[in-house]
Amino acid sequence: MATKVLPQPERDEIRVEAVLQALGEPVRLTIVRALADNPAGVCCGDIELPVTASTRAHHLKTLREAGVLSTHTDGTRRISVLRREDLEALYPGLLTGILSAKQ
Amino acid sequence: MATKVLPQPERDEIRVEAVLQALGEPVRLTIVRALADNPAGVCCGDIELPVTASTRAHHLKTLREAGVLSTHTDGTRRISVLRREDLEALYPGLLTGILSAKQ
DNA sequence: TCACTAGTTCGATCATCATCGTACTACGAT
DNA sequence: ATCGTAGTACGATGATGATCGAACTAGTGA
Repeated sequence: MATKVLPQPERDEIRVEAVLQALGEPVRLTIVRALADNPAGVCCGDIELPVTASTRAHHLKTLREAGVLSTHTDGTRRISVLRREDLEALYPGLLTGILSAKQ
Repeated sequence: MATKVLPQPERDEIRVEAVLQALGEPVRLTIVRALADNPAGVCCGDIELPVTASTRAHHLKTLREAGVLSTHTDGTRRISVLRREDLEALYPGLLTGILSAKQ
């Protein structure tokens, strides 16, 4: 098995500008909403998005490097999970505020 | 006197992507923090920023059009106020979450 | 009226970034 | 081993946007 966690910033390395910039993109916001609905994690490819696989990978990398989500391998699949705890600790209320938007 | 309010979106016209994108820029985040510290409003030019006046005007326009702040005239000055109430109603917790970042 | 100040608008420039196709890696199954 | 699947990395391109200087607008005060 040997699942592996992809490189991501520690909690104290997360910068609020990076988080906001990452969230301020429609496709990425869609991804975050999907992750919020699935606390157990979501396989990247299972989220319906109007972009190609390479663009999807780009957005996931952006979100991961901003500290918004965590990704670990599971065979050939990659499971992404929202870093709720870290974000809530750093910016209490931010995530719930965003998710409460009736889009 | 005849202070005038500059054009801005109504509460129900505010889109979360626009707000996040507006906040995800260092200079604009600095402006928002300054406004948060001064609930009565701040004269645009009184915020220390590492940019020229025209760039400053550009950022203020972006924030205003996103629905983050409101601007009204006061003689030759323009006073900007954070739209706390509207943002709190739309995205409860978002603003406090962002402002609690120890930058 | 005539400056002076505060701020905007416009056009140009340069950087960033969202997007894509292609090539590549890694794992699983046959 | 080989093939198929999931996803990444790379390079290119086009769009967006941050920045500036210069010209403009509007209010204040002499």
